Amino acid sequence: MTARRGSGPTMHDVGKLAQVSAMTVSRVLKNDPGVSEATRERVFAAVDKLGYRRNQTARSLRLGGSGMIGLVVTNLANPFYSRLALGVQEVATEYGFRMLLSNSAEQAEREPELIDGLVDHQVEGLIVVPAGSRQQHLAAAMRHVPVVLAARPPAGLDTDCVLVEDFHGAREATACLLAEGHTRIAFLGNPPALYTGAERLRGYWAAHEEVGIEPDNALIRQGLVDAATAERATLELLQQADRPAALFCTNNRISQGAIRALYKAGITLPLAGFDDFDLSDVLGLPLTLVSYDADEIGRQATRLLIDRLEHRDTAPPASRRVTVPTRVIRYGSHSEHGDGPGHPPAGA
Amino acid sequence: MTARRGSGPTMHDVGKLAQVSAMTVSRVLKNDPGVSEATRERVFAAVDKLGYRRNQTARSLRLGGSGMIGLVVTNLANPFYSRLALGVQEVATEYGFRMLLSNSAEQAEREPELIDGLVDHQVEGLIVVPAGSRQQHLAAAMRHVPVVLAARPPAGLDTDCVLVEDFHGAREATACLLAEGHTRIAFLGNPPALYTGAERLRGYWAAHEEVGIEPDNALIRQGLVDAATAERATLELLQQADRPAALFCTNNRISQGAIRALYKAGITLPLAGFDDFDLSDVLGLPLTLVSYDADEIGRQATRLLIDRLEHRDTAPPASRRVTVPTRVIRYGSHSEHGDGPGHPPAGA
DNA sequence: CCACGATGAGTTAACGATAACAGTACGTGG
DNA sequence: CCACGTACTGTTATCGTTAACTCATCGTGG
Repeated sequence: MTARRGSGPTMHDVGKLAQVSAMTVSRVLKNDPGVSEATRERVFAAVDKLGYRRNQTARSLRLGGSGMIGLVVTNLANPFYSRLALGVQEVATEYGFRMLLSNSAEQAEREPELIDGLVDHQVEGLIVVPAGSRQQHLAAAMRHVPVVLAARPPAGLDTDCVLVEDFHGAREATACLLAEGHTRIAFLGNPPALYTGAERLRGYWAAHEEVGIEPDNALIRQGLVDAATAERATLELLQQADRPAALFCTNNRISQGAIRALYKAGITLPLAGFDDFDLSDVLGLPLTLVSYDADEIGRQATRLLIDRLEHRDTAPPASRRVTVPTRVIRYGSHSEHGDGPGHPPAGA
Repeated sequence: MTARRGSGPTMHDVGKLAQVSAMTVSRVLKNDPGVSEATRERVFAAVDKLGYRRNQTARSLRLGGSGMIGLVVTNLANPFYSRLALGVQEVATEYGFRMLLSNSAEQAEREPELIDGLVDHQVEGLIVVPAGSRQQHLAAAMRHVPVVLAARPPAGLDTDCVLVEDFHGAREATACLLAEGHTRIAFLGNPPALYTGAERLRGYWAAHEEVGIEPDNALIRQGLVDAATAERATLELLQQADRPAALFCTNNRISQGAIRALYKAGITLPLAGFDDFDLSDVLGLPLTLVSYDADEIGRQATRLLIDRLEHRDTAPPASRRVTVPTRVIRYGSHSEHGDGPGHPPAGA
């Protein structure tokens, strides 16, 4: 039953069966008005009988435009990026586009070939979460199709992007901890070379300055890349003589590593961090999380992209920068602070 | 800078610049031996200068085979499916295929059009996690390309599939709880119309029979579709006069809902369930989780598919069924059982 | 000195669909 | 009765690439 290479029937085959030319078949399928009802029915019957489907590849070639947009994310296993992908797909579908997805696995060196591959497949536009700080290959891609960056801004590139309120969110969450009287807040961050890492550190720092406190450099750990490295860094901090009174984590994986370290050490500390995550509400820890809608980043990025596609001819407006808002969510009791067994279940 | 519709330079343009025909450009890019070194260099120079990239759409049309495979999942936001997608991508890339991804959002009625769309885009094969029990549309797709099912078996279809050891895993996890002396184990399951729901219930039941216990029907809740419905069902069970002594959940979302209910009720019960999830190890609950490698499902499915693609011509072997093994993981203390505050931190 | 193979490069046609153009058949009004 | 519009359908050429074929040039051996 499985068709062989080069696959199924063509319009010509359908036409032969319906005793018309391929052109008439094309017209029927395009809902062109100038076809008699009798012919139309014969064609549809033939289409059904043969299980015919239009060859989108041939249409793309003839009509220009593949109906596909490319998405490159750094780590699809992270719920953040899978939600972003869903947002992209949602809007893309709405406008009749399909999504070709690549995962760079956070390996910046693989990104250029992924992008070239997508361009080769004639995607009409690209949405990219850039893995590294070098973005020269993106400039190359922009010679072919419009590119929108997500979650990280362009570096030396003139293109649209969608960002989170990194600075503001970090500042606000840190301020919450400071307002509760915690002055020794450790900072657990991803590599500062990444925009989000740098911005969120800036927010952490700004919150301290606003209350006239200078952060202790001994409490700042950067360059953490996953939950495991974050866990190790946290354990080190906890074993220091002058232990931090609270933690600030720049993303969900780092928060999870820190939480694991706290759990293993049998210590409860207030923790603030970027990204909400599953079950954060049932940990019984005093959490202050900067939450935002990852889907929305994908949706906005796709809208920016499609807007450019629909105005290909007109002079492109200046590159735009859209920001997705954050809001702070708090879980667990925030009255107590210091050590002690955690997980006080809320009232039944 | 952004190119207009119909986009970039063609082989003809490259040829003009390099003072050769398009055919020679094609030969150079294909690494055909019969081209002089001088010509080869001129062509490469022209390619670089123009930023030329081969049009994969035109190649697909000419050569047959788009180099793409389609993946349809039910919910990309579930880490299970995003990992599955990563597994697909990994093997697909290895064999030079790209992945066109669609998300059915668990709406079975949308699935046919998603699949048709992928077929239209000339995917060479499909990997599908079917959303519903009706699979007639898959038979239609199989007229065009080979189809491999993932996580759920074919119903009235002759095609390859990759499954998890649903029955075995459920039986084993339930048996763990029973071995500890819990006899009243609640069952919280997804709709029984789904294969996984039915199989896992069967495993739960079989484990009871093996120790000569008949499950109490009053403790069985099926048809749960997400964490919220699972949470409500669990709260109901907990308020029953004859409360369950342990819980069995058929997937990660249901486990999470149940855990949320336990937390809100201030009750700790042993919980068994399918799928491991982030932070399961730090909840301090006695958990018995059936874990397996979702990536591996994707990898195996892709291998089955590509195997068929590479043997398109030869008589297809009978449809194959591959099973991915499960293993039971246990977290938290399993000595105590009954009520009481949870989260006893492990030693530092 | 010429036939012939090797070498390098161009021409033609086709993949499948479709825009643009070109009929053909019919009816209507002058 | 014929010019002309209307309704329907067929032909041709094209999108960008490439398999298969053709063609020109050069060197070599009989």
